[in-house]
Amino acid sequence: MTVKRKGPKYEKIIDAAVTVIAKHGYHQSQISKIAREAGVADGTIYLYFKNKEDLLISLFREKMGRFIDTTIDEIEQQHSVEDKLLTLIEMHFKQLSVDHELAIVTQLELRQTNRELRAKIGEVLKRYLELVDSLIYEGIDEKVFHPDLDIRIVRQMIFGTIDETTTSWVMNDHRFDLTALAKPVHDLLINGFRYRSS
Amino acid sequence: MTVKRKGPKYEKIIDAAVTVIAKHGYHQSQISKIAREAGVADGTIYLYFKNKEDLLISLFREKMGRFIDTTIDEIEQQHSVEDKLLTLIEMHFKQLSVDHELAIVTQLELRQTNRELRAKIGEVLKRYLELVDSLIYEGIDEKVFHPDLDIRIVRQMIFGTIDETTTSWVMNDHRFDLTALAKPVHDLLINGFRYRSS
Amino acid sequence: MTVKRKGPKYEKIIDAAVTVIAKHGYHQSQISKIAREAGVADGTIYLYFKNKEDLLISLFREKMGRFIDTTIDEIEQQHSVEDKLLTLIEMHFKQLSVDHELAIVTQLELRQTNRELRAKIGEVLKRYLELVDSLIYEGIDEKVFHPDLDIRIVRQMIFGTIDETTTSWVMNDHRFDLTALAKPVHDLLINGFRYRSS
Amino acid sequence: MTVKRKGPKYEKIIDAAVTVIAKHGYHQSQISKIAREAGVADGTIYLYFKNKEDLLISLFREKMGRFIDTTIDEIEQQHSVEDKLLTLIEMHFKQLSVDHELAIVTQLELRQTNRELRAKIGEVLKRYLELVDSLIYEGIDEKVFHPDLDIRIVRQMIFGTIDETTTSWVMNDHRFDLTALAKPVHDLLINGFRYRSS
DNA sequence: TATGAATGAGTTTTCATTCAT
DNA sequence: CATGAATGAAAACTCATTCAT
Repeated sequence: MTVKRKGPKYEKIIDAAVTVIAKHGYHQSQISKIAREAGVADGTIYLYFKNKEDLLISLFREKMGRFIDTTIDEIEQQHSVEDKLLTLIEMHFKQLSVDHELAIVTQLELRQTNRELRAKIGEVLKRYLELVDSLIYEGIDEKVFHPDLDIRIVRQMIFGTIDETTTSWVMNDHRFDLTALAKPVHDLLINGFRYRSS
Repeated sequence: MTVKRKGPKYEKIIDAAVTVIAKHGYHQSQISKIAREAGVADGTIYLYFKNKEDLLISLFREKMGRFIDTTIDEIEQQHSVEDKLLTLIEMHFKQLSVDHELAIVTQLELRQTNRELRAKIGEVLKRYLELVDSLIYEGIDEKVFHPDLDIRIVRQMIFGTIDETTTSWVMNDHRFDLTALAKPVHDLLINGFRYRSS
Repeated sequence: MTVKRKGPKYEKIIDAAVTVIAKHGYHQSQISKIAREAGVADGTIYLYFKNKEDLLISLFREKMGRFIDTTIDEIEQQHSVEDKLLTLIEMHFKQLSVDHELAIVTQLELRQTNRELRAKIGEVLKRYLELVDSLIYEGIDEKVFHPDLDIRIVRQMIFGTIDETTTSWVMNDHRFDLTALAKPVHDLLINGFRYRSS
Repeated sequence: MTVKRKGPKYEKIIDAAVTVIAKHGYHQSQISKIAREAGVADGTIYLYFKNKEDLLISLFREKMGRFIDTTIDEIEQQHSVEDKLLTLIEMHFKQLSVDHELAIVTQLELRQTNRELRAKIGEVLKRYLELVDSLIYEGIDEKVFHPDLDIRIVRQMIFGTIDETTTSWVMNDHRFDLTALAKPVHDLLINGFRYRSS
């Protein structure tokens, strides 16, 4: 009835799910395939997760939770808001760069889920977007960012750009160096692409 | 064996698909439901489309083709590259604003499809991204945009921002005025969000 | 969504279900087995029945409906209430005697279903029990049956006796002649088993 | 390998099974649920019972054995065969009246089992039916019952009537007083429902 | 051209039972 | 004696596609 959310198998199953989904695609990732990859029986998955959807949400929550925690840790070590934003972008690119499987899963496969599941994924993302918002507020307070900014739009520009760039990297089979794009992306976001001759 | 890509039923089926998918969601849009909405028999759909995937791609191609054509027409009436970019954004927002069903389908539902289908959708989008690219080149040529820009990144920033904003509007049940965001988005893209006191 | 309740396959599937259930038992009567027996595909069953439970209820309703109709027709040709009761018992025994498969299904297998399904079966049986009741009332009116009878108890005695006898016959692999028991059962119900010497 | 059929946990598990089955129904009475109700581990049940079927049969055997023993004890204190039959009916109704859970289990839930299990239940019932038979023989010997009775039919009438009445009482949520029906049922069985004016 | 009845492959989840501790 | 984590077999149902009419 209730499920265990701890133990070595819990982690093992989530990692197996990432591997299988990255390799075979979301719609070809049957429970039995994930179980085989994890080295457990099909039924064992249901000792740790309520159902398949619960496994997918847990996957996203675990991975994204750690993702955000690490990002926050790094940002706190920066002083200027510009450096903080740069760190956010760098961490985003870096963390997905070192885990191609996870990148495939979050950028492509997990978006194929139904509205309901994506709504729950959206809740997890909320914390990340709030982090972005806090940076924007800080930039405005410190008079680094324009005081009249529409927070929502800025947030969508930052997230939309980072996300689109990452997806593009994944769809190009991780062929180029994603982390190298952090600086130019950061510069473009802050300064726009207008040519200022002076 | 081969299918007809013309005739009044061809259009009727595509429009029925948009309506059904917008209303019931991608995974609840069975061929039989679309056929009923279109007022034809299930089998008739296969006279006009090779299979379900072909119907979805055709849907996207037809709708997006018109979308891009109209956008290009409007852009050509502008002279400065800044106005052209503003027109691109305005047209994007405007065309989805007037067709809520289409917006739901392109922003949410059609993204739940498998990798293969999305690759084909990507091909259709290519023309749009090339249009964006041409604007960037033009801006650089005219010394309005910075000469050292990484075209790819700028393209992703423009498209990512527009797309994220539109998706956000759809997920908020079209509650706010999307077209009103064209100007601030345009301004942010070109000038960034840095505060220039002078 | 909605199902067809007519056509030759409708009957064929119901008869196949009776055969399969009688032969393999309720819990070994998978849809695929019934479909094979009926000479149709698994999916075809779902064109005629909402789900497996609906098939079982329909089976009982069709068979029992005909059973009751025939019984009523015969009873109406009798004049005295005693003959009517005898006819009821005779028809009950006769109709199950000629259809061993149906007898197995109604007496043994269909009783293994869950409470919900049996509640619906109970509704079908209601008509039969009301028929029994009407005979009791008639007997009392005509002063053939005792005026102080508790209708409910008498009904349970009649039905319980007939049902228990039939079940016993089925569990004995239909070895004895069930129809021959109609008269003695009828006599016992009406006169009891007291010895009246005079 | 072999199981223990004694000890406090043996009783506790059987009682837990009765409670769980009465409350949740046969098909929702998993071993784990029964174990929890009994306050033991799932595996412990297999120290006392060979398997789930063995538990159910043991349940029926224990409860029915006591039921029959008590009934025989009471009957032996009666002298006339009519009083003995009345006592049989009274004891049947009384013992199930005071244990609603057991009544639900024996009248409704345990009948949902497969043919095999019910065959074994039938064996347990045999002793009860033999008791009924002995009363019938006694009645005939003492010239209280008719000498030409077909024992088997009479037995089925007695048991069928009692059983049908009890089931009806359970399905009516024990709303009426079952024990009050012993006398009228007894009277009807012996005298039938014919009206004898004199 | 158009129909729509028929097909049948494919997957999540439950739960009795085991056995290492 | 007792535990409870792990096992893995088994089945109802959906729906894209076909094809005889």
